[in-house]
Amino acid sequence: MLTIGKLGQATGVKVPTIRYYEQIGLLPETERSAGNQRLYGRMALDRLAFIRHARDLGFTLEAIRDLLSLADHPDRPCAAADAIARAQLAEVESRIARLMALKAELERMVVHCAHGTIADCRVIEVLSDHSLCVTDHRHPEGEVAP
Amino acid sequence: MLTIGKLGQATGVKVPTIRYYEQIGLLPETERSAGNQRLYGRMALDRLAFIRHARDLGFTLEAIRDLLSLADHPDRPCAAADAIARAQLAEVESRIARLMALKAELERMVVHCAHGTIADCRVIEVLSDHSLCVTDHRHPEGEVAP
DNA sequence: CCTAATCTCTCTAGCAGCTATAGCTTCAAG
DNA sequence: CTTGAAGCTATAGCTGCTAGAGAGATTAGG
Repeated sequence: MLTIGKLGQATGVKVPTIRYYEQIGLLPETERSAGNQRLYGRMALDRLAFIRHARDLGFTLEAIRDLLSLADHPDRPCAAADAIARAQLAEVESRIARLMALKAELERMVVHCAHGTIADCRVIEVLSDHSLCVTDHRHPEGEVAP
Repeated sequence: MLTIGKLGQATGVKVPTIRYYEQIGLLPETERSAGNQRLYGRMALDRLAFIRHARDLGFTLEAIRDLLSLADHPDRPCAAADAIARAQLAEVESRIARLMALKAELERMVVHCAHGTIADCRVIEVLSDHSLCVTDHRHPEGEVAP
């Protein structure tokens, strides 16, 4: 049996985060020691490692909730899991595309900076005037398509 | 003179967001009509367009605050503005690198999905076992290097 | 066995960057 | 003059944590 601290070390998840996951119902409530401290077994470790891994891959907690409930039903078809992963892939691809446009624009900005005064700084100038941009980089980075 | 709604339309910034920017001091308090409604002139429009554009390029509000104060002093050297833009560029580049790794992993997941049941779904399997991954994709996406 | 150091507990509040709601007032068109 | 849209303030909520306070539990050393 692991204490919350050991579990955190084993999975690379911080202790308050584990408690947070329990609070939002992503991890089930676990048994407690005589002194009310959480104790975790192998299943909890696996589940938390799953969550951690999915978070690392950029899945939202909502998506992870769905994936976990799928993982709990091995007999069901995996189409739903596949769909979630595909949606995440699409999301990642669109973020990459957007970030590439930003990168191009930022590179243009810094390359053209003459290192003089603000008055003729390309960085400030471009920010002041969108028409100086060559790429389409509207919509903030974190945004999800509507 | 523009009302807040017209300003929002002109810049593509939502009305509550404009009020929020004023609240956090990114936009100065503006004049009001006899009936206490905000009225904006050309300068406010330019400033908000600047903010919007910088947000689109992924700058944080803190960075934008700095850029705005630089833009307000055209006589100063532009090294600081250049540094902010370069930092943003570096940030964007590292995000792209991370997202590429995620994309590769997600693609492997969905490509190998046999469309059977969850029990042998590659998606669930990979999430359950990090050692099945080929790329290094630790650290969540939004993270800033320490 | 006692103490000190280190966990762990709960609870609350905070971060970015908005967005939404409630309940009101003001304004412009007809 | 009335109606409906647009504006006002204030507060709370969103995601995914993180930090802090103040208390109790556990463990290692003496």
